[in-house]
Amino acid sequence: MTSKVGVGSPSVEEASSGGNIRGGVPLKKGPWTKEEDAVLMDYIRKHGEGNWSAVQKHSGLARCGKSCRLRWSNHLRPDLKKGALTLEEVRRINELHAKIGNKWAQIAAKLPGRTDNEIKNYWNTRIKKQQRVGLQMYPPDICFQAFSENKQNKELGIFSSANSHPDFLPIYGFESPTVEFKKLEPSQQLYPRALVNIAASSFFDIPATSLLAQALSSSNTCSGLSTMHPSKRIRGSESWFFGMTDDLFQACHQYQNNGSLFAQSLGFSSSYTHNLTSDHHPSFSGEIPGSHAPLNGNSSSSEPKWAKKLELPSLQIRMANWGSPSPLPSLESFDTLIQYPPNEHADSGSLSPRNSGLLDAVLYESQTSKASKHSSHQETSCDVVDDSCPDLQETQWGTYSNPISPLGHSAASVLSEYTPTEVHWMSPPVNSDGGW
DNA sequence: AAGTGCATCAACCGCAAGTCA
DNA sequence: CTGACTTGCGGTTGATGCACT
Repeated sequence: MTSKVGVGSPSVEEASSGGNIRGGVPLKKGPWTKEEDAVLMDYIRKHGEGNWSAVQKHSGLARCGKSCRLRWSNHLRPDLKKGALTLEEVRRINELHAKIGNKWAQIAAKLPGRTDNEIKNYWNTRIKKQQRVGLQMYPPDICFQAFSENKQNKELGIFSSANSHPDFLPIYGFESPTVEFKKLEPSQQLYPRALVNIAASSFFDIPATSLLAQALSSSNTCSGLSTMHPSKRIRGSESWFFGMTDDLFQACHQYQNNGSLFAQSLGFSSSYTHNLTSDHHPSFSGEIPGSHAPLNGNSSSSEPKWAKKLELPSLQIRMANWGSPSPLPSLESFDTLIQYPPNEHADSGSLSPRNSGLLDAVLYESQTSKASKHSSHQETSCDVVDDSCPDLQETQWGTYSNPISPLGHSAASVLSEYTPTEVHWMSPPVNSDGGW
């Protein structure tokens, strides 16, 4: 960000006024100038890295050793990798963060050429903002990975840091859709719903260009379930459709010639089918079964407020316009499809477990299930887009009194007891290094 | 075109651990 | 053993640029 560094800018000079005094010379603060960089690089070239207090004393720079070290390690080091994080790096960051938490230096150590500051900034801006809007922090497979490791560690009597990591704890403020768990059949065709889930996923914020390239080349698919409220969608997020990998495109291809099946899989009435295979953005005349929100595409008056902002991110546009003779359903249609109806809980800010991310929904289901073992099994059969089980929601709500996600003691059992079917975590077998 | 809000990132601050005399 | 000093880390802040209205 050298452009931001104004050489000899007044602000920089002013910044020195409050700094420490070095032998009567006030230490400078604020952005580094090119001249300062040159002096520092020259000094390190001659004397090597380290002994930063000596750098301060002997280089002639009016900078504290700390500042010199930071400047060197974050910007001047020759082995630094410039440019945006790659998809692989992002994946690695998520994976490592799921395991060790905010240990930026340790994470950076495993990403050659990247600095802790860079990773920290990345996490704080792109990832945590997703947490703010109610998305889960990690891709599902990484959650699973962390959990399975946790389980293993637990069996070995090792306490994983991921257990207590705050980012695995509940994220309040949004409602997780009700999910149904039953045994997952491997042969089951999961793509359509997964497609919706993927459309709702936004785990990373990656430049659309690299994303697009990765989407074409990746053989792994990541899906998840978004609980992001449409009105709070990240403005201009290019990553919104992250996860649109070739598996997904295959799924689209598989379904694009069978709109009826596709629509059924999505749970829409046939009136929607036509739109799925048309060039145009769909105008809904049907409604989502179980949803009380009518989907009327032509009326702003009938349009729910939460559906107002449905801009198609640039990436979606590009993907939607992918040169296919038989166009896929507009991705905007997926955008629309996954809009959940507004819920009275959504803005309540209540400390509900359902307000958290997917992970917590799983845990919540586990807890409530145990608490209500005698209740009917069908009680839990609410669909992702189905909010028609108010009784269940409310009763389970009451049983969940602990606002802290019980990962430490129940995650393993949760995963052993339940396999999501409605929330299809479509990760194919994770590759050897945990890729997704 | 101007104003406003948001995203990004460099840099600072405080604290803790390590080292050494 | 202790205190001073150094180094490293993580959290936070502030400046800047961009997008949106």
